[in-house]
Amino acid sequence: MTIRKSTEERRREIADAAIKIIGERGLREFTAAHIAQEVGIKDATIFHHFKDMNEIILTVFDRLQEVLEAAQRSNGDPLERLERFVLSRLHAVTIQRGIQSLLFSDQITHALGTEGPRRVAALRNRGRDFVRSCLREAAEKGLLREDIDIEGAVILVTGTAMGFLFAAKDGVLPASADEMERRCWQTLRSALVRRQVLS
Amino acid sequence: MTIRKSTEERRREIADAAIKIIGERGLREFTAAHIAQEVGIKDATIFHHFKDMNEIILTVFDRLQEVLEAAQRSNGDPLERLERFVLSRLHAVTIQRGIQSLLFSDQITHALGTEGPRRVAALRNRGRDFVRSCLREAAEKGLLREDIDIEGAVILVTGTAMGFLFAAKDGVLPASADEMERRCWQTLRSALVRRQVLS
Amino acid sequence: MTIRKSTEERRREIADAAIKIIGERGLREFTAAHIAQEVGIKDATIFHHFKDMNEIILTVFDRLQEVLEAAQRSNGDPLERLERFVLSRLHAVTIQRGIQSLLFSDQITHALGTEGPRRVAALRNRGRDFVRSCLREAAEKGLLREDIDIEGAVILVTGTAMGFLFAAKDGVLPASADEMERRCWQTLRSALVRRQVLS
Amino acid sequence: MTIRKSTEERRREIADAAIKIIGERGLREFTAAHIAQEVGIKDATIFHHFKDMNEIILTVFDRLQEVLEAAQRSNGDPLERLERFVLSRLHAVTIQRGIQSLLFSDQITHALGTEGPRRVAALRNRGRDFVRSCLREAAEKGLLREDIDIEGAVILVTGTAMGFLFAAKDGVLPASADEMERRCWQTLRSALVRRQVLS
DNA sequence: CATGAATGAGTTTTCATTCAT
DNA sequence: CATGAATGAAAACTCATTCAT
Repeated sequence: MTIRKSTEERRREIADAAIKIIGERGLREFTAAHIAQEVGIKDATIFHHFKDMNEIILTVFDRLQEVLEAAQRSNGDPLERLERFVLSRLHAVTIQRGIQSLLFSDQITHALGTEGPRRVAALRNRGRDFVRSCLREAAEKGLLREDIDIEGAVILVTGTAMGFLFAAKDGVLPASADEMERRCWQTLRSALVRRQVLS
Repeated sequence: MTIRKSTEERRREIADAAIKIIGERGLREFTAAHIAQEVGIKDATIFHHFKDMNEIILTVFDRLQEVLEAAQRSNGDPLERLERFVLSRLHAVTIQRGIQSLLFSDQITHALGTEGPRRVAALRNRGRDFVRSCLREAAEKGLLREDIDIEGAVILVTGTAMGFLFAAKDGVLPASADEMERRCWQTLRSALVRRQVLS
Repeated sequence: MTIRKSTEERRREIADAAIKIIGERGLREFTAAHIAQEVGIKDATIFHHFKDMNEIILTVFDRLQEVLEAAQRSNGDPLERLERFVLSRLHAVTIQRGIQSLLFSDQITHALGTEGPRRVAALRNRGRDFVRSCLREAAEKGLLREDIDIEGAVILVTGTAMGFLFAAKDGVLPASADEMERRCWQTLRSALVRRQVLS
Repeated sequence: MTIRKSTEERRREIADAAIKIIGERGLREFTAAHIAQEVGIKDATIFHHFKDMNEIILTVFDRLQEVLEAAQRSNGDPLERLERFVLSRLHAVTIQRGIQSLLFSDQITHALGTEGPRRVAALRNRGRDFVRSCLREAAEKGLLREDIDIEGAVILVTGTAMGFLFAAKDGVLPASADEMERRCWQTLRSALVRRQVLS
């Protein structure tokens, strides 16, 4: 009955299972036994592929970072980049949504000692940096309203992304995801950009 | 060496310690042993004051609810109520900040099972409801820009509050808390309200 | 709300509660907390009246001994004494039945170390001695059948008493207790005594 | 130092140790730690082989049932079957004696709740049923004295078996086990069967 | 006499991890 | 590569018992 797979394949399966469990069932079920069950292998096998549980978490972080970077690697008009950033938070398919919610799970990270919290904070900061640079560029290009305070706007934008994610998680989006994406971004956009630009 | 205190006092101490630990060190350290150490008593004593760990969590939830409700019980101009709501997320003193971050810890499940996440989600929803009603009232009074989409704005406002909280948590506020409060609220406000109202 | 009673009264209440609990709910519930609850006092109060749990057990043993001795203190015709001995096992009212079943709860006693088992065994032996002496006397008086082996008969009689007790406990007496007493003793009696004596 | 054995072997060892401990040292010592020590493994290993303590108890019950059923599965002359039933109570080797004494330990409740006592009572009843059917058959065949009351005799026989067991346990058999078996059964037999049959 | 507070020593279990197969 | 067996360490309770009030 034993199915043998290459290490790479197994590592991916295990990391996926870990993400799924943390996302859906919470940290308390992030255990070797649960992950193994999800993958369909035995606990001991996990440690054949990962040194220890921390290595799994670290791998999950790497994955999170990839996902986030993809959303931030877009190019083009700064406002379009912002748009893509905000929408990526909602657009994400299940596993991506799960992984993104890790951004606000400072809890996981504590298993790693102080390094964990630092790493999630760093990831959040990369988001802020990205937003800040988009906004700066937009401001320089005269796209934003003059009275906009960049730092305040950074919080506004990143926060809106968070608000999105949690509203979706809580299942309280008052319309279809697509529809809400549009309305929400519209609100955010019209809040920041020059009137005439909107036309 | 044994210091004897009244049950009420101890219960408060224990709940405070629990909040502090969850906030600062994560759910993984939310254990009887850690809490006891924080309070300066022995593990067994905890169970003299609380039936089990769940009772502690429930108590913490009650406390969270109180804090949130206080922030939402304000009256007056809808915009002022919104302002107080947003600012309360940052203004909070250490223990309140710690407790508020629980709002985004869906992990608190423990033996509460699905009850835990459901309860946090419910608390988040109360926040959304509060914001929505403020916005509606403001809209009716003609205080908001006409093109504002209420549902989008709800996400904007609640999200901004989250953005605030996490920025503060991550220690990346680019100015003093007071200063940032002001700038951030200003941005949010000017994003939503009628131009002429601003003058 | 605190009701104060004399030590003697409380000791009796506590011992009664202990017997009741062991009899009805088993050793696993023979704890200070359960006993206290049964009596309607707090745990700590128990240790105001008894040095420790062992003292309670010892007291219970004393009580058991009293009950047993009463059944063995009867006088008269040896066969009548035997009859009373056997019947006492069934006749006992609730509390006595409960206490008698302790005779076969070697389990309690282990809390006392080796002394416990020795004590119950001793109590059982007193029963055997009593039966043996009755039988000897009956034999000397020519009341028993000649082929009766006294030692075998001792086991027969004491065993029947046990059989009685457990049948009653299991609620499988096929007739009223009184009726069964009679039939059972009749059987035992006719098994041991001379034919002509029966007439 | 670690000795590795197959699960089946370990399960047997653990169950045996459990029986031995309950039999010799009482329920109070029926703990994972004690059992593990007896087997020569660590506590945690027990839970590798048994889900929880209840599973151990249930296994012990199964074992008890097997032993009892073996003693009741004999065939042949009803009186011979009765003889084997009674003697099995004494003949048993250490572990069997230990297990049989569980029959009179209503204490085994643990988390089994009411289930435990009910199960022991059921086992006792099976014994009674067996004896009753032997006696009925013997009566129909005209082997018993006419004045024998079957229900009374059931108690007599099952009781004698109990008497046997406890006398052996208490170490007060006045002769060798074999010798006492013979004498005791003789007494019981002559008490029940027709005179002429004895010849 | 009665009790609330406190605790040391268990007790059952869970979990990550190691190792032999 | 995969897994069953084994375990140390921790976690959540429980319990008898002590002490101050």
